[in-house]
Amino acid sequence: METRNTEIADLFKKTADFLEIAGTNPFRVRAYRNAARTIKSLARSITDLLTEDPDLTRLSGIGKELDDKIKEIIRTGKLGKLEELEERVPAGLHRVLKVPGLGPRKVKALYDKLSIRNIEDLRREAREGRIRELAGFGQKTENRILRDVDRLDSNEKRTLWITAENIAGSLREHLGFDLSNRDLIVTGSFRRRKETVRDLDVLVASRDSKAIMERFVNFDQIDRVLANGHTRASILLRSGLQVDLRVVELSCLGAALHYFTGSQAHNIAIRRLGRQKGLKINEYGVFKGDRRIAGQAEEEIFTSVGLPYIEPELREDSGEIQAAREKRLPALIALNDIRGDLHCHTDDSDGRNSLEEMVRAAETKGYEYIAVTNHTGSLKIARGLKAADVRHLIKKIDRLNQRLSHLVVLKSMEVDILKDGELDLPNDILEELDFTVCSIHSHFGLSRAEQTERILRAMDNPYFNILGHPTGRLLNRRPAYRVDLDRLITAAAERGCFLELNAHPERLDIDDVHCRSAKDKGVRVAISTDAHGISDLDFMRLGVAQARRGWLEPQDVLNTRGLDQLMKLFKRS
DNA sequence: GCCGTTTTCGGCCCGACTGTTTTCAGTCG
Repeated sequence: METRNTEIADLFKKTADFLEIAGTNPFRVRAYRNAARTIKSLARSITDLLTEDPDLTRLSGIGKELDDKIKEIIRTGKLGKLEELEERVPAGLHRVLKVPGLGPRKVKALYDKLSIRNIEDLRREAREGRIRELAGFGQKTENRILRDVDRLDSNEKRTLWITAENIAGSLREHLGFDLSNRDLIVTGSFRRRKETVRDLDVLVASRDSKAIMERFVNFDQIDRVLANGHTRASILLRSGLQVDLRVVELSCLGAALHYFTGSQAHNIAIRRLGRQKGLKINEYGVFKGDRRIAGQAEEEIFTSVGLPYIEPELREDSGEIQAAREKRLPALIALNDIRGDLHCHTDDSDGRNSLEEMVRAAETKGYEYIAVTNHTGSLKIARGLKAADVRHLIKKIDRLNQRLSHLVVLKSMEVDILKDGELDLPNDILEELDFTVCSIHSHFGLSRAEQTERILRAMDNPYFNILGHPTGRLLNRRPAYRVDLDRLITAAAERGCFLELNAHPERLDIDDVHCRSAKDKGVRVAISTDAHGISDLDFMRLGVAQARRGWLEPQDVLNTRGLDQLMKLFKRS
């Protein structure tokens, strides 16, 4: 499914960029971008939706024209409109648009006046001093182009959420706020809990913006200052992360919090609702004419447009506003709904802590159960266990369980799915386990069809319970292997299997879109840490955050269940 | 190009900051 939806979204995004350079009406450009976002965040494949109802104008932001264009892409794999644009606008300008400070108007001017058609042209003209001669350009712009033109790729780098959290902690310390002080809030995609962030949006409520700004631009991790105004400043850190600071008065904090949390699309949708009610909404508050009627608390923004409060994780304009209006917002899962961890390693395979240490850590968390899921034999690099070792470990866990009073250690394994879809342990051993997590650790290069068949075959084994880290991606390091996840979710629903949401900060696998997809098809998700040491058990909060982005409620999640119910769910038949 | 409890045409979120300008366009979020 991903390919089709992503393909359509990418073509629309690209069309928007080219239309922008061509100088089209900006609202038309926005229509393409909105449609791209809508399609990308769909929980189901477009082709699926089409078989149910050929009219796609029921999707928000898709009208008659774009409905036709989607069908054109599905039919031909191409978009005529884009090809037509590419004849008028050089393809290389797409990349020139990525240079910070160069928007569509400036790019068009560079093309019209200096015939700049790509990054190489841009670099040459800047070096030769011709850009500063243009009307509307100057020395500073030229210098900036020369500085930034060679690091476009690092601009596109995104920072892991957990890394951003660390940086935010250092910044908070530097600015002199203690962690419990509610007056420094990290907003933006960080607050929406996106798995990676491009920048950090920091909001401070204070009267004394000058002192804070001054300290901010002297942060020790800084590479350079990008902007520095009265209430707003931006810095680039050496790590490549951009940090934007905004200082507002306490009386505006709620409105500013809503505004800076975004997403931009969500804000636009909320402000449009405001306009329909004759209100103006900005970062300072909600206004009726000149009179400010709300803005101190974030809830007031929603109340003013007649909606209940919407959690930050849902604010992507992907159906949350309609759900709010119809009073069917999900009651999102929270960390304290979690009753155990279903994927942990010990030093019996590649973990850093012993079984006893992991169990004690789980007890400290107040868990009712923890599953020990070591690797199986074919994964030699992780010192995977052979059948005899597994039997030995099972006995060890049985003995341990007799001593424990508040917590049960579940006997499990992270079973390798072999190339042919066989599981890496014989069924007579699998039968002795409480359940299994089955994962792919090899042959990532199979074709989409082969990889899908491989996993489907594994799922046919009656002892297959949870599909571990279903796409195998490592954020910023390794793309997902090619697989038809939509089909796997359907298959899991049919067979009574489950999907893991691996909470490791580099995995967060499955993503938010597929959480929604699983929920829609009635497949429950196990939020698991894949801990290789006691400190990793804390990754659970990241998994829960991702689940919230995926609209999951406690009942959609496997490990919110008590032990008895959990064991019943693991019995396939 | 989308959209409609005021609309099928005429709107479309809103403001800060920079650089290039002498009052503002372009970019960004």
